[in-house]
Amino acid sequence: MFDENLIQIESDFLKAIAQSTRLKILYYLKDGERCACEIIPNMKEDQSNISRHLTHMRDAGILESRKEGVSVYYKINDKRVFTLLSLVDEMVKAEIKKKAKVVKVIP
Amino acid sequence: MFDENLIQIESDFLKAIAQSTRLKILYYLKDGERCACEIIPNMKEDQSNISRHLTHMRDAGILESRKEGVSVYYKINDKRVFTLLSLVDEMVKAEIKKKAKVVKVIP
DNA sequence: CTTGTTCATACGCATAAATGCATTTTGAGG
DNA sequence: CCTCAAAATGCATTTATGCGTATGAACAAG
Repeated sequence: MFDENLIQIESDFLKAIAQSTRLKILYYLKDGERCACEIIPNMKEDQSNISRHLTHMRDAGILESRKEGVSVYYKINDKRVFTLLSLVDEMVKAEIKKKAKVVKVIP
Repeated sequence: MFDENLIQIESDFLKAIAQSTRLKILYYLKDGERCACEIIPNMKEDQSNISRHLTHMRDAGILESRKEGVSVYYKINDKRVFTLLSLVDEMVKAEIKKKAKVVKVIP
């Protein structure tokens, strides 16, 4: 019926994006490659936590990393991730609009 | 820096898609509206489980539901979900290809 | 070789998510 | 009213996720 294996991989891929801290990192990487040392101060979470999220996304194929001395630079692996993010943004905003209308009608 | 609230909503939206059983349901709904009674026998999971996943996706704005007698019909709310799924499919397959090449090179 | 910096990881904990089984609710039809 | 079928819910259990603290590994510079 379904390719269970592919479904699992797709699920893992989406899960790697579907988390608020990771989403923030992705948005931050919109302007291009960034060192972990630049990403970390930008977030309110702990260094270890950000590091884990970065590793997670790299393992999932969302990010690529490059080492330079003690620093590690991360960037988005596939530009289509941005298309995906825009798409989600559009859909979520459309949904918010829709719900706002319903609230207007009810009272 | 970021719209924390929007990020959270987008994260929830993506999480509602990023789960293997729910992904299977979405793929099953590609051909259009389906009754829960049609979806359930198609999956190996329990009826209660599928019911909860359907409710989850409806609440997240991914699905719409329509009641007809004792049956409940579900369909995808926003066609762009399919665009998103295709995009994920492409990216995942590209990543698989990439990794296959690396494996070829190493030995 | 020592020190300081950057990033990754092990450990432990807390919370969230997914699941199956049993039960309830809801509606159709005798 | 009774019964049957479909879907939702309560409950208990297991599994997965996310997190902070502390520690470790890699590298540069003195």
